[in-house]
Amino acid sequence: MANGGQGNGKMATLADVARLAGVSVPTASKALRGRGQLRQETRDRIRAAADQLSFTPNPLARGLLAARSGIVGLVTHDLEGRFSIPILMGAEDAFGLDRLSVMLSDARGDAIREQRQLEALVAQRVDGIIVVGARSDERASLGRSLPVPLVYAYAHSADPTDCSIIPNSYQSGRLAVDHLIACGRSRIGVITGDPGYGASQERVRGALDALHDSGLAMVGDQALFGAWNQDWGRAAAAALLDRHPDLDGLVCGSDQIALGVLDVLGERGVTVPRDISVIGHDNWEVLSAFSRPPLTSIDMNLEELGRRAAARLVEAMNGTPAEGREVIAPRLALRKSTMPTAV
Amino acid sequence: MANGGQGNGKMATLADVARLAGVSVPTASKALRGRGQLRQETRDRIRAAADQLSFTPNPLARGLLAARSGIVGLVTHDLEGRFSIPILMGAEDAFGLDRLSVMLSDARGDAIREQRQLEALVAQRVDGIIVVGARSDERASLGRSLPVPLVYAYAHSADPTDCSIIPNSYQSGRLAVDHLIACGRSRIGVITGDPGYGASQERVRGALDALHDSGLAMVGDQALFGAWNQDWGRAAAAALLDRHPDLDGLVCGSDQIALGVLDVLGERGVTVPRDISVIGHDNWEVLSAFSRPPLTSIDMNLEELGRRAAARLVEAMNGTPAEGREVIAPRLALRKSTMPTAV
DNA sequence: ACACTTACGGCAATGCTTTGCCTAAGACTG
DNA sequence: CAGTCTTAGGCAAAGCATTGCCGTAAGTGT
Repeated sequence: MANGGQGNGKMATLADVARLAGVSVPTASKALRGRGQLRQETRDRIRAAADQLSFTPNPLARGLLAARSGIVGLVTHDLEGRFSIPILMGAEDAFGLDRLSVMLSDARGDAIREQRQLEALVAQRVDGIIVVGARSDERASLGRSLPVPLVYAYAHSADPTDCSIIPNSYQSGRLAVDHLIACGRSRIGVITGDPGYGASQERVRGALDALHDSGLAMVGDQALFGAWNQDWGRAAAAALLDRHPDLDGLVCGSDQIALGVLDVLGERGVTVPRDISVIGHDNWEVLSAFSRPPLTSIDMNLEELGRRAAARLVEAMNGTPAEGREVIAPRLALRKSTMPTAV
Repeated sequence: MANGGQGNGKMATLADVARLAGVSVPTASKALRGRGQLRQETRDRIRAAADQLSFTPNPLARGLLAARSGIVGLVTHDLEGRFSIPILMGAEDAFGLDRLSVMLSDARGDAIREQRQLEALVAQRVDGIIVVGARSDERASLGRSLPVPLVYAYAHSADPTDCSIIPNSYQSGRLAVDHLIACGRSRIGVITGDPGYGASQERVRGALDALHDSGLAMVGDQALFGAWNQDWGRAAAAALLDRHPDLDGLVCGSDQIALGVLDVLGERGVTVPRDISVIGHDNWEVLSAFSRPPLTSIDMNLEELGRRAAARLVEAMNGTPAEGREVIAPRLALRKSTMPTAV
């Protein structure tokens, strides 16, 4: 009744296994854990008994003794958005290797809620926590008051002695521009999102440096900042094209912006990629893979970021915490929107 | 060292509280849990000691005794996709009310992986499990062999005695058509996705019924099945318009399809919503809110679905399991693409 | 045949909280 | 003043797995 009418009742305990195998409880434990001095025959018998009862050690009891729960907490701020998910998947993947379970909670961008979630996780005796930021930007440090190690992902802590894993936005900007140049473009403009985001500033900086290194100037001299969505992409593209009809390459701060840009180019009879190469950021497949033409995009490698954050947290949990920021290199997701020689 | 150099060492135990308050451990427990016969003054003193040490009971010890971990498992199949996330958020929300923690694992659509994840969750002694399907369709039952209650969300179990919470696809189809009719449309076509999805069939059935109830026929006599993406939306819209230029309303099986449809309509100089009202499904904001014009869409109320699934699971965990399928009513997310009278 | 070594496996304790039962002290009544 | 009732709080056990230590039986050597 207590289990809701489902299932086959209580789970087997080590005592059940020991009884079935005709040994004491500690002996059974040793057999299954490969410790102690036991005859092979005894080990096999206990092993068989455990299998027969499909015994799995109770992690509560084990955790109680080891003072480790085997659970890590993951606090996210942007579950609805596109960034948390790949990070989360990468992290879950990596934790799986260490047989750690992931406890998820979403703070919805609210600092109070975050505090509560953290307390709840600590109360649950998680062994470590990853905090995934809503945006790739600096955030306040949570300090050293928590009794477990902490790794910041996507958003980095303001305290440089905290451990943060972040995307390399500067490199993203460079990569985008270098790719356009490699495609034979030389009159390159940049349309990006909210100037209040560190990511947009960094990407623009990277783009400018890449242009400079190739002896080029940015068309319009500066990037157009606005919002992260299609509407701004349309507006900015229209404005930029009006002033610079000779544009032949466009870096967009997000795939959403790029989609708006493609709309306007299509309307004006500018063929992509023949006349202009367009590259987006984020590589959000549902947008980039099905636009017309499919959109080349910079992928932040968020899954790798999540994996790395998990790896760093595991290290910290094992007593060797890392300090400082680690950046994850972006990668190019090549599609048709940038390849002038493509069909 | 064991905690990675962070934090302030070990957490307080009940023994610490008891010592500080000058009572025995069981007395401290009773005071904090409101049990037993204690003087008010004693209670207060223990409470104060607990606060001072910021004591929280160790859930491992508590769970060991109660044979309840306070953790529920959530197995998902489509974390990358758009459907799991709102369900997950709704569920997490609802579980929070019962002070249950959510342990997440993603099976990536792989049955073997799913089996492993379930075993891992059971090994973790979760008190219940929600399985979120990748598509709103029937799936094989996992049977009654698990020792904890199970609720299926989004995809329903083939076994009608399992508990499943699913979106009402039939109602979605009806709602879409009824809305178009309410907007004064009468020559309505349907473009939807993969015919192998139960959801597309159900929605079409609902649409047909709604048309029939209003004495209308579907333009083209039958829905166009294809894929869930923009490409198919473009192709199908072109074909449908060629054959039926008098079309004045279009139900799309997904927002992605609708976006492709809007592309073609724009190209052909058909103005939305003046000439044709277009309605999508899924209400995926990043697509629907920023299309031109913004897209009216049917929202499956997935967050509510998640909440409901969580509520059912909690009931089952408390000994009153629900049986059968429960459907969640969809809701209209009204935007400009359907309102002929709008600016 | 006796002493000694080795191998095997059991005992007890630990980790933390909760609950049922019991006792000691204080209050009240005859 | 003695005896009973009440009240406050302590004791012990349970829940499960793990580990160090110890005892015992078998086996070996002289």
